[in-house]
Amino acid sequence: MGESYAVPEKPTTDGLEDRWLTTWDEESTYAFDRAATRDRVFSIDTPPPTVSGSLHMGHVSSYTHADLIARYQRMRGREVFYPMGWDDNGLPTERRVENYFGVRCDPSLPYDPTYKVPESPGDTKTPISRKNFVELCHRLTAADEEVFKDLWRHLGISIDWSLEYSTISRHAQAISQRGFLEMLDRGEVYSSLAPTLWDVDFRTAVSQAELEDRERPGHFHRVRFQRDGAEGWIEIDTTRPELIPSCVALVAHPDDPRYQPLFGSSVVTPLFGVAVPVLAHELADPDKGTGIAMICTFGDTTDVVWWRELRLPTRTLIGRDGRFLPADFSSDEFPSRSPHEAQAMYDTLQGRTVSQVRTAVVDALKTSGDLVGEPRPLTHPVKFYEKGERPLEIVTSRQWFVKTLAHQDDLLRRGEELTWHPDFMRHRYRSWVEGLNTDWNISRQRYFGVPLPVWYPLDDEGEPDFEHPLTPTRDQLPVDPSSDAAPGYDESQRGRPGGFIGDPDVMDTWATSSLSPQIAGYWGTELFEHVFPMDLRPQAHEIIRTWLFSTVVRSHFEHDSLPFRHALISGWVLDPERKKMSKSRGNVVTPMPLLESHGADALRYWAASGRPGTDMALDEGQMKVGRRLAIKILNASKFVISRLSGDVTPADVSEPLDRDLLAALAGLVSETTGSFDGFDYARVLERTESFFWSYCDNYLELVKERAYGDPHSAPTRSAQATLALSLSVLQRLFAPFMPFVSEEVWRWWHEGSVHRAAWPSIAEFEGHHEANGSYEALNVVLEAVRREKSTAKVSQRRGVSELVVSAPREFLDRIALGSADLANAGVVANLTLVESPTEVVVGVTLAPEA
RNA sequence: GGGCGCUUAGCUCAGUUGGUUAGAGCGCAGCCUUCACACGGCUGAGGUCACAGGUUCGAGUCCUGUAGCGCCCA
Repeated sequence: MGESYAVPEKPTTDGLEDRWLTTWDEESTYAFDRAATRDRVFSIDTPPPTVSGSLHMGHVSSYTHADLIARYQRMRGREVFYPMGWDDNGLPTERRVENYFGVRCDPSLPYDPTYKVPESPGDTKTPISRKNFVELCHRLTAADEEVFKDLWRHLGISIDWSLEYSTISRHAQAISQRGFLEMLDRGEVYSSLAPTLWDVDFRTAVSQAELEDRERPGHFHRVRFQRDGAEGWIEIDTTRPELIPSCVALVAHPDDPRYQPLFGSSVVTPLFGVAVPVLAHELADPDKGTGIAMICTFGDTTDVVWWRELRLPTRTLIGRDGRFLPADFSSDEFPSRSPHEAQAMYDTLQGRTVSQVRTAVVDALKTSGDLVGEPRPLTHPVKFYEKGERPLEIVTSRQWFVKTLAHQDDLLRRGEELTWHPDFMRHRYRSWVEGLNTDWNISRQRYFGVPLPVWYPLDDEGEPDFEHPLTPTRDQLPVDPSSDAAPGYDESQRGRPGGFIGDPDVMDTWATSSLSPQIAGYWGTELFEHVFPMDLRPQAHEIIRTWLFSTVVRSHFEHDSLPFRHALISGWVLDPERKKMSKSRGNVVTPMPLLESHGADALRYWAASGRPGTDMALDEGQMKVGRRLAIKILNASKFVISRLSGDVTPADVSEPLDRDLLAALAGLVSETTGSFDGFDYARVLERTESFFWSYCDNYLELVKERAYGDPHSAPTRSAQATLALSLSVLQRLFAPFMPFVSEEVWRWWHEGSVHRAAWPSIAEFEGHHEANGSYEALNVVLEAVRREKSTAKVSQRRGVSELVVSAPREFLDRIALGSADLANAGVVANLTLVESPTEVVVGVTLAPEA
């Protein structure tokens, strides 16, 4: 029988990847059975990576972790729904296209069907039409997606590629628009003209989830305001003196005795002469500066709260481009006491940037004497768009919001309902939801995204009626309101009084990717019922507040359920010095060269050592260890398989040592199965590897001689049966981690893929296992013999003339169960067992050199 | 300011409900060409488990506090 197996003379890891990738494609090893009902399915809500970002080792680690679970569940007999999506819509793609081709989108330009991109991007960005721009976005993301796909394939990620999707595809757009319309019908989204966080460079609104605080140097300026109708001044501290012309009030804490007498009185703004009231509000911090602050429309989010709660007027000055807008200081909006001076002052500021205006205003305050003392330097947190370079401003604009605030408690409960791996990651979610302070703004004033599927009717004056948006029917989706006419209207009515306009905005990319289960699972078809809610959401921890949160929101609204049962959160990959990898540090390591030099199994081995939620350092040493393990698996498999000479079954296992080895292996199987069920893949690998190494060093050495024996003798049959069963089990335990080498060695003696073989179970041992302690006891003595030979600096093949084991009776009994094997493995001529009440002592007398 | 995680050998990390003398790999040192494996194997040295208290017969493990590092939220 042994001869019939195709074991190569000299096993090698070379070429394994190409061979098995091809075979898996041909055999559709990872194809999902769409007919499988929900109870047989294990579904994975795979993260769609931002394809315009760079590939990094974090991808290798995180996607490997998910794949380990996928492969395990597949071997457990589940139909694994493992799709792959690409997040290609949105700002990252736009920015990459702008830089890559040297263009920018100007929606006012007409489409140029003959447009050709320049050979190399110039210094200034060429304006092109929206349609030309979007075409370039598609072109570049298609190329980027191939690069990502290539990496996943070579890593052995067991995706069913027929389930590939992208977030800008027509399918994803239709799902995304449908999701929006369903929310609109249920009143879960609304549009409103409101102060909104705004990036002046990207010229778009951003949501709370996209904010980040950055410590920035600034100055506290003490500025005096003349009291109105009374003597004296009130001094305030501000980091944003440029906003004095938009000041609408001063505010202090209601309990602050210093300012209580002033509440209800007025002051006049310096330089601009506008009278503003002095008001009380709890959010004013008595310990900050002078304890009284100016409220401007708008300097920060606290200003927005004050403005709303104190019902203050709006004096908007900062435009969408971050420059100061025109203002009329003789108007009701800016009621100056000295309009000519104010206007003269303001005319020097209009059209300039925030930082330019700040400098000019500070100079003017110095001249007028309204700046008290010198500006004091400080470092303070400033809100930025996470991808932005200048501080966010607050701009009043019309936006679409999802009502998250009204459902905060429900969303907190959803977080508790979810099983987190590791559990402590649930805190990230909870603190985020607890800290929500605005509804989720989903509209973006950008181009490469899913259009908001609404139009607005225009009245006789040509003014849009935002309260009564026009919507498409579901079967019309996807629509583009900027080129498709509103239902019931003709394209010629676009922009005309009595006609319509399309909403010009696109959705936030999270508004689409929050529907990844619906997109991948084809919401609305039977497939969706087979895969939803998903079993597993694997993802990185930095997108808990974006992707995970938003997916929970959508599923809660749409399906009144969690979108997935388990969240597997991966940590970061740090550089070998445990520093965070970043482009600015220049320490980013790209995966492909490592994949080529160490091999996929080796990279996966390294990745699998990273426990859920734990950051891990990039460690090429671990990859080399992984490669060595792969080679060991090849050689051990070759040895075992080539010794199998008969049709043995577990019923042939008769020798005590063999029964004990199988008992230990059965323990490994039940332990690793439990660990995998708890998503603790790292422990599975660690235990399996540790067992395997002892198996090679000790068990294979112990039974080597016996396995060579007469194929009809019971001891030999027992050895071969144990070798066959144990190797089969070990190969399958390794399969999720090292899919290439495991497939190679499995196919030497099996038809079909190891990746569709059954995960090992205790039942396979058919009761032919029995813990009797012989394996461990024999290992102790065998190791002592090796130690003696190593210390004596002789070959391990050197004979032992006398081996004396002194030990308690129980230990000697265990040795006796396998003394012949021990003698063979240690090349022992005479073995003597001496009962001794104390510890185990092994006496070795080496034979003379042969 | 609130919260979470981490701190164990030179390095990277295990250590499951508290239980003999704290483990692995890498690296280091020594040895072995051995008929599965030199893209190897064997053997060895190496730790006051961050610090200070406490609970306990017994603490790397539980409790309290401190420090350092990292992160989340405000």
